[in-house]
Amino acid sequence: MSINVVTLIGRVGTDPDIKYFESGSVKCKLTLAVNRRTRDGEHTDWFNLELWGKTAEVAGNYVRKGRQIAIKGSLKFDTWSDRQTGATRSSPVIQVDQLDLLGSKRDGDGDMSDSSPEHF
Amino acid sequence: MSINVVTLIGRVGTDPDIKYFESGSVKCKLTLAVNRRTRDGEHTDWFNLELWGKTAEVAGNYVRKGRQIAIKGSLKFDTWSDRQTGATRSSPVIQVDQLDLLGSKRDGDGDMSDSSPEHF
Amino acid sequence: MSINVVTLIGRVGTDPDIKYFESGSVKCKLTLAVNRRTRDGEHTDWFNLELWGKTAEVAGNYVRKGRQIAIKGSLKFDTWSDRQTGATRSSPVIQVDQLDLLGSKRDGDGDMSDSSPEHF
Amino acid sequence: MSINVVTLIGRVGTDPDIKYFESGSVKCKLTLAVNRRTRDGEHTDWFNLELWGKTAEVAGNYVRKGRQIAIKGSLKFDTWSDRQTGATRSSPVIQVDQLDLLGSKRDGDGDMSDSSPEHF
DNA sequence: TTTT
DNA sequence: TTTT
Repeated sequence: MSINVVTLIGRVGTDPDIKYFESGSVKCKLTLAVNRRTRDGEHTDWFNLELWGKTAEVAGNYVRKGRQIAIKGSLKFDTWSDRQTGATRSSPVIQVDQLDLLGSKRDGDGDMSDSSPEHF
Repeated sequence: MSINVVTLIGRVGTDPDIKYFESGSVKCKLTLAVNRRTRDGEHTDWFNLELWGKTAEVAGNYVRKGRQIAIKGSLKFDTWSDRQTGATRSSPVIQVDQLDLLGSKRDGDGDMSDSSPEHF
Repeated sequence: MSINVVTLIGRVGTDPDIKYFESGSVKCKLTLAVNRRTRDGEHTDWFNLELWGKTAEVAGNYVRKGRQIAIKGSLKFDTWSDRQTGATRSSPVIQVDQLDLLGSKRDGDGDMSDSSPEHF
Repeated sequence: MSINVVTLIGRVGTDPDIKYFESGSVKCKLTLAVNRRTRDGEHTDWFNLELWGKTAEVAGNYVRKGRQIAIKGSLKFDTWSDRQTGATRSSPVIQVDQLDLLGSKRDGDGDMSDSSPEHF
């Protein structure tokens, strides 16, 4: 309803987690490492991203751990009840509505043990 | 270091919390209510904002509970050790670098007991 | 295709210009005054906004000259051939995909000769 | 003074144009190609970027024709008097305050005659 | 904890 | 004038 815009560039922390619902909708979850400069040097913030539909499918097909991406989306909180304490807890999530694939996977993947080829 | 841009418009939840450090720096904390449309209607996300220096002082002088503001900043996580469990916990914070005061205070302030006049 | 995000807050320069197409689509044109700080003081940049569909209709119903709004969109260039010289000319346009109505019209309208009432 | 945020990702059209002023300040001009999807396919918008100071120097050192970059800045208009007609003309410029170098130079540089190595 |  |  109100302006809520987030733009981030970073590297993906793990291969995407895709889920197909019976309704036909598709959801993809990613984690994104974004570097920030602090007084003491550099720090990495990890963000949880959520993608739906066509954007989720593109992520599932082309995004892999280490890949550099840019996203546009909005910031929200997922809330739930803690099973043990019953307390309400929340976690920030970036709802992604645009995904840009940057550079090549090779640039960013330090884990070369994963030698699966890419097919673009 | 990397692109990390957040733009939000919302209403402030409480009067600003200002802290003056011995070093001369000023810090202001605010909470911001931002409305989001969901499938079931409307939902409010609450964000923690952090402002420093000149921007903090402007907030301290002109922002009050209920006021509509726009901000530009970046999203980071504050992390700390939980005193009880020792576990690392984190909380998202918007580091604000620009603040826009919107509308007039009267538009947003339901608490008319504070009848001090404004001079903009 | 690529990330192209613009967020602006400003005041509308004239009443919106709405056009209904035979196809059923709706287009709205607006000009927006955005203040910028320069070395010599303050300067106003005027932007041309283009809105379509539901967003255009909201603008047509609620936006008037002087109203403060926030928009999210992307920046593009309209290009055309100059009739006289045949040269290609271009003009920047903000393609708006989200519109936020801020404050009230009264706050911003210096032209009180337009006394048409508002119906919100 | 007011919120005016632009985020763009694209490829640089020519090598950067750097100018050192006697005052010690540095200015860099770039053109950026940003792809946009239209009804008929894909279209490229060309933006003029202006960078100052440290950011200008980074661009001068690391940005070359073809390189993919991301920028954060604000949109303004440069205005001047047309020498022939005396009419006021204006041209949109992106005032850049953050620059992100994406991918590697090799990804974007078609001109391999410049074989100087990079040391990032 | 804010608003419409 | 850049790229895929």
